[in-house]
Amino acid sequence: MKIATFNINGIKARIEALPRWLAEATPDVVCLQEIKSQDDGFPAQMFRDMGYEVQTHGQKAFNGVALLSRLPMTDVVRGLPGDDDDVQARWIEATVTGARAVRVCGLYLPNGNPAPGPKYDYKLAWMARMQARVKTLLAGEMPLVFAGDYNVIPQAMDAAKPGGWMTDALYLPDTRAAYRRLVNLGLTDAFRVREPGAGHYSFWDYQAGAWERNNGIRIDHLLLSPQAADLLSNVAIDRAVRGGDKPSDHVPVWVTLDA
DNA sequence: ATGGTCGCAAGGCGA
Repeated sequence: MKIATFNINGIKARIEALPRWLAEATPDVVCLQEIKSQDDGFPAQMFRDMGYEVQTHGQKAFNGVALLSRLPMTDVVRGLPGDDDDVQARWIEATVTGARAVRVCGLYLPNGNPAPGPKYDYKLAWMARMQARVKTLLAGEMPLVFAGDYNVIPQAMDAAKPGGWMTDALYLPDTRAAYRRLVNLGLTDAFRVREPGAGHYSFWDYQAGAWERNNGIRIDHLLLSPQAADLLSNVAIDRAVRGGDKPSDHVPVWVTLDA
């Protein structure tokens, strides 16, 4: 089972690049972030025609997440539990069944800038809510995949120029500590199982020639529960997508599980 | 360097 995460930065702007990548990468499951569309504005039929079931959790203009799956999806949950007043569409989960049943959670963690401030407070509160949700799901002992745009640079090696991120919400000590608390629940950063070295990124800003200078950061992650980590077979970042026509500022990251 | 470049949606916010 090939499971990918891809922050597409607007479905309307990626209406050609996303199907192009799907056709060549042929993932079984895709967690999309920043669809920037309401549910009824998402071109679900286009993806159904490519063999995917579609589940969306959209929002007008901002945020919005979706799941695409070539395998049956059941028990869909929209929205991160823990705050009924939160109107931002940043979380969707479903059980995907191939040879094994896997619970896939797609997430778009808040950016949090500027920090300090209310947006940063929201980011940390959201991470605490995610911590609680992960704990609840871990108790179910099903293989779990938490895939998405975490807006977290876990370590200095995950940025080309870590010095430039010192006061940024993606890299502040409180951000990295909250991310470590998630990992310390027993989750595995799938990418780091295969690649312990520096120089691997998933995002390059549109500004200041970041892509041309390879001034990137690794902020799109797949965290695996122990039962999912035991099934891990392969993982990669589809870096070349950033150099394609009309690209997102993020590229896909994926794992294959023996499931 | 308070810039720079995108996307959404139709002005300014978010990243």
